[in-house]
Amino acid sequence: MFKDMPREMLYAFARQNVPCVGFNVRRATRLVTQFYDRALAPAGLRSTQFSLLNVLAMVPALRMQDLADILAMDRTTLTRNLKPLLKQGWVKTTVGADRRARMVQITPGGRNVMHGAQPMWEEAQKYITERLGADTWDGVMEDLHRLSMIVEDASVDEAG
Amino acid sequence: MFKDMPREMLYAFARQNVPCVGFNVRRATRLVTQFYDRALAPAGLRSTQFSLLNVLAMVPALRMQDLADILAMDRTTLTRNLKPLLKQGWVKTTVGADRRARMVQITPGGRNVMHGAQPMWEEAQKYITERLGADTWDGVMEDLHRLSMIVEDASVDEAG
DNA sequence: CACAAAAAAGTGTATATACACATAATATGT
DNA sequence: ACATATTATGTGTATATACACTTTTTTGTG
Repeated sequence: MFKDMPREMLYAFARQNVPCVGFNVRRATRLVTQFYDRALAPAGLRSTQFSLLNVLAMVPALRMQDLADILAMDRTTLTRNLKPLLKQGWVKTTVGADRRARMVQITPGGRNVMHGAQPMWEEAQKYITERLGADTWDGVMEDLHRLSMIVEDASVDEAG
Repeated sequence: MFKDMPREMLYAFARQNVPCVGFNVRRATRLVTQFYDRALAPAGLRSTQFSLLNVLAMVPALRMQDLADILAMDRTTLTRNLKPLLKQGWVKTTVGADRRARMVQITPGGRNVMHGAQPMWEEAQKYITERLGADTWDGVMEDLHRLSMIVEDASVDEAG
């Protein structure tokens, strides 16, 4: 049935028939992540790892939970995501003033590999923004953030 | 440092400092998926599983690769994602006319659990679209698809 | 101060994701 | 028809994701 159907019709099928917000953002994310992962592969980094290093490069040190909040990522997911970076020596953790807390920090080696990946990231980013148009991308960013705030407000509603 | 910082400032921090397309779509997807997962939990379904069943409910049977294309999902990821659904008896696979191919099909039990989850999905979907505004959501859908096509064209460029 | 409540983080388990490699079946060129 | 290339799928491995539960430390209250 779909065997000889051109790619665009598969897109159309999915778009026209699955109106779910979640389905569509997940689908787009899979494609975008694959795209960045391929671009960053020569630098030995995955998309998530590159993002993590970028955030950590902006601050002196962050508590696990604060970093998780910035990333809108479950705390325990962050623990697992840090594992390969710790193994490579690209980040390190130290015990905080509050000895329950662990502070996460980028290492010189982490900055190094991050800078090495920068050109690949820039090329990938440029590829997208050029084709999307700067105005459109600004709009998408804005919309994604509105969407994010809506669903996080929802979880606050539930909890409170 | 971030301990007493209000949530909106964390958003602002991430948004203003991490312009990466991939970072932002992944971040939004985490939040949206968490939202739908919570909504669908009473029905015993995850977001991905609900989407899978929905697509399968629209067609008589699909080859693995065609289904993977519709979902923009790696073929091997689909294999793993089908596993819990097969275990529950919500989908089944049969050998195709081409005996290399496996055809995937939703079962009556699968339709059942899908229909059971429908009200939860509708509520979650409505929560988002109402707050986002129908026009905005249409725009987001459109933009996500443009984004998707851009990055998939890129992978076709590479391969060809 | 003693002790219960709360907070910060890790672990066990299950699903989600994709690449490299392997296997089986079909298509193709001579 | 047969050898070879191609196609469809599965497996091994590694990372990404989050919930339930546990452990350690701090906070709050008498």
